[in-house]
Amino acid sequence: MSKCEHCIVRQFSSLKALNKEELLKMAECKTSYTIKKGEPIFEEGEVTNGIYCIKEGVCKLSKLSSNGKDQIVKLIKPGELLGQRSVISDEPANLSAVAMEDMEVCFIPKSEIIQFFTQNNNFSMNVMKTICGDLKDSDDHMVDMAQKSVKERLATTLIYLEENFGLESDGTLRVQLSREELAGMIGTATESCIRLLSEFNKGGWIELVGKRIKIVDKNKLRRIAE
Amino acid sequence: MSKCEHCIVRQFSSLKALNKEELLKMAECKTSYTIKKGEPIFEEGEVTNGIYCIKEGVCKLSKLSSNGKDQIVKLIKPGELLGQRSVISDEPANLSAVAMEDMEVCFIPKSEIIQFFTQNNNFSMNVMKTICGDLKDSDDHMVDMAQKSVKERLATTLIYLEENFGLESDGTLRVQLSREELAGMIGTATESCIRLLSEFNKGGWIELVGKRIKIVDKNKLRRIAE
DNA sequence: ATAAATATATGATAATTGTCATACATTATA
DNA sequence: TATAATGTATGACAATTATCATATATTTAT
Repeated sequence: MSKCEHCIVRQFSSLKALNKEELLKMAECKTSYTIKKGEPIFEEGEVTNGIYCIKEGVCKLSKLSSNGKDQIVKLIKPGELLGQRSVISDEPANLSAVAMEDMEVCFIPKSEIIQFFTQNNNFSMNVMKTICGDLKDSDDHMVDMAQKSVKERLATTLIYLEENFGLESDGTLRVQLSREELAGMIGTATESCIRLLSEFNKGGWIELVGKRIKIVDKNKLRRIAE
Repeated sequence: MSKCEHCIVRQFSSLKALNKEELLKMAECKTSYTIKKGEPIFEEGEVTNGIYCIKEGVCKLSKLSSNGKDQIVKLIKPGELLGQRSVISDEPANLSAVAMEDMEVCFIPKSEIIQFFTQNNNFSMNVMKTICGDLKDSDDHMVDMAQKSVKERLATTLIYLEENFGLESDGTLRVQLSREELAGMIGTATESCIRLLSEFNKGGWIELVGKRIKIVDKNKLRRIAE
């Protein structure tokens, strides 16, 4: 059993507020998992009974729409926590979490989290602030979906991916999304997404390296995104 | 100065967790306002320094999109609190709040709220649950905006308005939205909204009574909304 | 009460986006 | 390594939605 004390990603989440004693307690009750690319961590509607701390790998949070398409609500990277809302609301997961790369995650049981909540005010304040940040992001995202064109949303999303998940050594976006997934992020048909990528490519704002994407003219994208 | 103790709307929000003593304290530091239809309670980007408890009247929470249109994110009714996110995140308001009817609201200073937070665990848990509920709503709303057609969104919104804000004695929707505001809720051009209302009217699913709207065939609307 | 301003309604048309078909490339599997 | 399955790409076309023009109704201000 690895020690939470020595885990670096802890510093990036609300868990940074936990003291040595609490970390030892957590190390004892946590479970570590390896999750393969494409596998779910949990699914929409599932009772989760705890939170997940992402140690390695990126995953997508998505929701199945009534039209049968998967809308990707956000991407989660190492250091972030998953499933806090469900624990607090005492409700099943509202979103599915699926690994986009091989992942390492730790599961911390609900009972433990609830204890930290009541014991450690700093921790609960951190969680609250995170959720408030998520709410702001979600509201903003919603406005973009309602008011921006697909082209604007694609440009917005490409910039978001670069700024939040970085680049490979060859300059392409580090997170590897299929065209279908990218379409699921911007909320459009896969073909429309591909067509716009071609258009951006022809215009010279991006470069398509196989299925990878390189941003060539970020300022142009910014202007398209508004 | 009216007594918070005797205020009924308190029962509908996180404030129900406050005890007699806390309510007396709150009554002393709160400020009551009357806000006329069309006037703002606060604007996007404004530092609010407290929360608002809605005693009477409905208001809209909206955000100005980069295309110049106002997207209505949600409607707030008596008993709900406003500005909790900003207080917790210690950030300016992300949304504007504008009265859609004449309103009565009470302002409770941030310092007071923070105190209740640290003193009263039930209260802070209630606030957290409310914000978690808002986050779920916002995520769901976002998926609808991304995946549903304008027609589906209009049907969804009409049902939402009926179920959450009720009807006048003549059977029309109680909240009086202009066509522009309704378009701002569903995220479309005002003309498109009007055109679809006409279509629904001709189809016999709704009836247009002047600028008021009466739902005639809710099941049909439900089927359109999916 | 009347004029001006604003809101609602509808037509005409253009732009955007989705759907279906098909071709080609890449990846997985026998 | 052949074959199937899947992912990417593009054309053709249809459906949806936005924009602009204009008419009419309603509200506001003088």
